[in-house]
Amino acid sequence: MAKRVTISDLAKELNTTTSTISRALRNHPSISISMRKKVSELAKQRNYQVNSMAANLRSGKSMTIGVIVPHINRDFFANVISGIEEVAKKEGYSVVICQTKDKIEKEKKCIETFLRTRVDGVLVSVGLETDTFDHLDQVKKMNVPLIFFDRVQESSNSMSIVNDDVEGSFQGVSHLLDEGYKRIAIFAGPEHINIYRNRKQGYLNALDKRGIKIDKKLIVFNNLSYDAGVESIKELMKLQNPPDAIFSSSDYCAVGALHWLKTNGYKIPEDIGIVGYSNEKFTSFISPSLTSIDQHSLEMGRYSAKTFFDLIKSDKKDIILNSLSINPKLIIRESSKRKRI
Amino acid sequence: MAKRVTISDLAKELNTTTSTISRALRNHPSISISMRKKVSELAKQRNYQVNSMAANLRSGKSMTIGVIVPHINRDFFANVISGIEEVAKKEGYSVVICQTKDKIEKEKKCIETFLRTRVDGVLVSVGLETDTFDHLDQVKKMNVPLIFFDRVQESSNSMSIVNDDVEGSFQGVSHLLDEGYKRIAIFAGPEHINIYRNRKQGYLNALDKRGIKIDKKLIVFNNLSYDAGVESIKELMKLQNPPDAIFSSSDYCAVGALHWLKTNGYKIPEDIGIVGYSNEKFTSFISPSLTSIDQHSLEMGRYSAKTFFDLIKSDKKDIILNSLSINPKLIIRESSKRKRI
DNA sequence: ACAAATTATGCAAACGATTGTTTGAATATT
DNA sequence: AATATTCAAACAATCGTTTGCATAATTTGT
Repeated sequence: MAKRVTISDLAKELNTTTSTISRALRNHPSISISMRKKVSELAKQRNYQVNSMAANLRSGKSMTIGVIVPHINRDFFANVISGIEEVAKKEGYSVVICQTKDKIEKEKKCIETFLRTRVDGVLVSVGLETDTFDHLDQVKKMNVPLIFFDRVQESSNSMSIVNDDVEGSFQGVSHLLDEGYKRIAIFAGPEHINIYRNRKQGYLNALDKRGIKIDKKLIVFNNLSYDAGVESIKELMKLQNPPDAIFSSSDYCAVGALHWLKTNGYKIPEDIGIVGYSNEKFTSFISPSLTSIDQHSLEMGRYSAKTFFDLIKSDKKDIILNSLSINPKLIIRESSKRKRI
Repeated sequence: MAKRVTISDLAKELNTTTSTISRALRNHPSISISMRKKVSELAKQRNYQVNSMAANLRSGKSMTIGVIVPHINRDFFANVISGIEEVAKKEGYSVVICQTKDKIEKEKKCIETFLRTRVDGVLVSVGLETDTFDHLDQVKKMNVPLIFFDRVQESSNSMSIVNDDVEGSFQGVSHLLDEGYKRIAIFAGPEHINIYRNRKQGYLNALDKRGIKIDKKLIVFNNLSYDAGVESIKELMKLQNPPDAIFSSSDYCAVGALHWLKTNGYKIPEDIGIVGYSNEKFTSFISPSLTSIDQHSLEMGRYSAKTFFDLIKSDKKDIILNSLSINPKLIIRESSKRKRI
């Protein structure tokens, strides 16, 4: 392994010390302008690059933030990551990514790694399985800033950047009602995850507001996958009084239902209306295109990162208050646009 | 910032030295079993966690690999990353991700960061803009293993993990011919990117093999975006002798064309057949579902990482030979299944 | 012109591990 | 009993920076 140029190589060559070089490179005011120029020129010439490992060890900061998501390859998370990376890069930070595939074991492993590598902060969206939080408490105990986005640990008093999911599904369901649908079913997710519980709540609220009685048969809990959508719609359509619209807490699950309905002769949106959640990219590609709820994922990522930087720059007094709830946006497409009856 | 427990805290408590602790924790054979047990117990009790910054500085390895992709939120890349992360994690390595959005400037920034943070290796898929390679040469000059995947720098003698894109598009186009399509157009991408050049080549080969004359009007260069697909198909259909099938080097571009065709009254696959490339998730969701070419992205990620680990474990003599070309797989869906004429 | 303030640089101790080289004790060999 | 071999642990240097403090050189104030 070829030796890389170090700060002391440069120091020798300029007949000065490492401290001067170090300061010069970082534009420390106590170094004369002329010296700074000499140093930075030599550095460029010798192709010097700071050894972050050393710098970080000494300064106690890793200039790295760890991000934990269930799935990298979901538009929503990919966009959040994108947003995080964007602002992190601007601040000179790197982003390390860890994927849990919704497994709590993997989530724990991620945390361990992050703690070992001394990331300066952890941004996390917890997995479906996650119903115990020792691993996350660890992070706080170690005094590492912990920020939740989207799927949060509610028992924690950490900051969190979330959508107003109640509002989102309220809008989605209200829209279906506006379009004249009468019996709206919901694909609901695990109750212990805030976002799914909230989405169900929004559904309930919307029906409630119009004085529509809740029919428990129309509330279907599943794991929100494509396959689950297929299975659930099958069951629903067997009811003697089947729904005329589906509000799904996930786009994937919605598409499963949509496909089953199409191949079984139902017309969408004429016979059945569908609204999904998350505004995945494919929602605009499929046919009929799927009405969905956009979560401003990129913004959420940006804001999560921004919150982290605000936090570490602050005097850690005004910690608690800048949690944020972002308003989601209903994107109306074909799957729910029925002519009014 | 609360002080974390260090190796020397443990040493003091056990009346021994840091070297013994360090070795004990790593199960070094020259430490007695009893000692190892004592140490690991205390470590657990005190909740000790190795400070990777220090360990890495001393050992000269960052236990980190840097991955550069154009877009995180493309199924293909997300899956590759997934594969990389999977095997990296198994080897105790972290994955740092950098997104270039196809901009060469961002690509350069990524490389700089990676060099500073002393990643142990760089896995990269170059951006559309990338036509100069100084920044990548830098990596090799610094003796950091560099491995290309999918979009490679061909002038380099670095290892690369790619698809056999010539074969992939050969199959795609041959399939269209088998289905009875006669005038097949291609959406081709930038010629300086290996994959797009190869995909075009496969197209040419397939036509050639059947003795079909190439019509230059049917070869359309664009940036392969959705919008480009819309624009290009518009132009193509204005020809006095328009195509009856499209082979697109990208799924996104294919969908753009597909939508335009649908909304303009063309029947797919009856009037026009379409084949895309990459097997993005949405290809199976859209209607008609899109025939595409699967690139075994997850495998590609795994293999890229595996190649890296093989490399650093070897004596660096058998470096050159394990580049790999993975055979893509044609996934036939509705958009190209025309009844034979 | 002399003490005081300012500016620029050097010194040396960290940061927290890893690792090559002793050392000392215990065990084996002859 | 004297020497050689093993085993386990200690010593000390090192990785490449950053940073508080001391110092030398220069400028300023009066």
